[in-house]
Amino acid sequence: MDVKVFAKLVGKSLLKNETVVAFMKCNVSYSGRAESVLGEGDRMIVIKSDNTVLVHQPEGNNPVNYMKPGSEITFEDNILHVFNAKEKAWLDVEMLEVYDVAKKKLEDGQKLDLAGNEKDMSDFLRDNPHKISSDFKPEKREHQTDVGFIDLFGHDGQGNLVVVECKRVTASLMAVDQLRRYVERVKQIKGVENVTGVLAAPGITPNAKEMLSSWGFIFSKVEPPKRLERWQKDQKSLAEF
Amino acid sequence: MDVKVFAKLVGKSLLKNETVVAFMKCNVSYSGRAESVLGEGDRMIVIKSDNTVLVHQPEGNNPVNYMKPGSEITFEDNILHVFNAKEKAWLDVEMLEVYDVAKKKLEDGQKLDLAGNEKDMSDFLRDNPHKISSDFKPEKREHQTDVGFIDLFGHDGQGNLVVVECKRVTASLMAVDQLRRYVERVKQIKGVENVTGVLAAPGITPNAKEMLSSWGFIFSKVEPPKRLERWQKDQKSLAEF
DNA sequence: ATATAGATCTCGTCA
DNA sequence: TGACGAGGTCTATAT
Repeated sequence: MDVKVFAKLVGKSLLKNETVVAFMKCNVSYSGRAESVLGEGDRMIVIKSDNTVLVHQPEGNNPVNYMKPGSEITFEDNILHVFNAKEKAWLDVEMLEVYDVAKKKLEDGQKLDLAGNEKDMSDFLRDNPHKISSDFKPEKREHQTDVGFIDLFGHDGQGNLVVVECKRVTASLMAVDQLRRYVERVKQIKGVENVTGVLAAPGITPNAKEMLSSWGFIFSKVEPPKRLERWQKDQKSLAEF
Repeated sequence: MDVKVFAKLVGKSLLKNETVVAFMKCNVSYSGRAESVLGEGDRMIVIKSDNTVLVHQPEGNNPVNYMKPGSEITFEDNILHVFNAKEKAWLDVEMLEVYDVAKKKLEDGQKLDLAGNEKDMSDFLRDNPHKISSDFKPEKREHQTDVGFIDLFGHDGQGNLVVVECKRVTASLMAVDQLRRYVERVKQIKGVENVTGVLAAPGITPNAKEMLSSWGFIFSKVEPPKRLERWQKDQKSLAEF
């Protein structure tokens, strides 16, 4: 397809809220929070109806270049200019040959329903405190407070305060850093010393475990729960690997 | 397009290393590290030549669902099954109507050249140590060693060891956590107490600054350098916003 | 394969 | 709007 024809097509499509995808040979350059150049090659360019632009190479999960929603899209000769004032960024696609184009106005009012995130995990632990310890009494599941963004907060049978940090994947050194910071904040704000730190996760790396122990904190092995029960059957068959 | 025709087209395209994109009305379900369902709506489905699968809604930067490279792609009636044994994950796309399809074998041997990342920043500080302090002497830019992944390590005129952590964006509490952990490791391993921690970043959040000070560490305002000098002119015009 | 940390991270949420 | 932390994070690198 002729590049000028493509430019007109994109202009019309954007007015009609269509999403456009094109296969083309191109050079790409970007400047914004960082800078990049990408030499001549074949890519898939996506222009969404919210003026998101994606540049995909033939392999890999992620776009090699992108511009966020709300960008301005213009054409100048064979250059596709994408500009985002808020991000102070621009992307230029030098179009050498447009192979094929497809477009469609997509009607989609649905939102993804996802289960198994960290919130599901701390909800589960609040309702099943024995997973932490036999005498753990949860008090609050909180997000932002003056003591930080603690996942789960409570106390034990001896009156010690307990701070629980949840991770849905193997806990790393950074998770221990985070727990340590929360425990120190609680000690500071509550003016007490007997605060127990608990890291709840399906696993922990060796160095993180060592650091956890050195701070007197406790690891609690907990799997992230899966709320969408209808998938349990399928999960079981997957577990047979 | 008929769904069965689409299935055959995809099968043939994958054999030819083509990338396929389709606009369709569909339901999507996923199970793997988490689980999700997405009700009926119009989406763009991308099947790359490395068997990456992306599901894009008409708005937003990121795919609403995806499967990593190396997945198995099969069809059963009007269901597109994507399965990844390594990830123990599957994705089902119930195809209700295929509106349009485009495909192309993309030839691309190029790699992105990107400037302004954290490595560029620590390289710059090694070559311009006065940006840290007048008497800073860099010794090593190291990645993994026995003292951790320290960005830049050196000493000052008084013989104090200096640990520099670089951040290309505003430094947060987590950056201070990281620096603190590195400084403590250096103290431990070198058996000395006089270790200075420096956080080099274009900015720092108020809480992070307070925590940094409380640990006796120093903030050094440094912008991430832009190595691709050909863009400096454009950067200047962008800076005029 | 695991561990570690960066990323043009993106995204949601809350003060 | 900034701050903070999660993410099906993903990706690169080193062990």
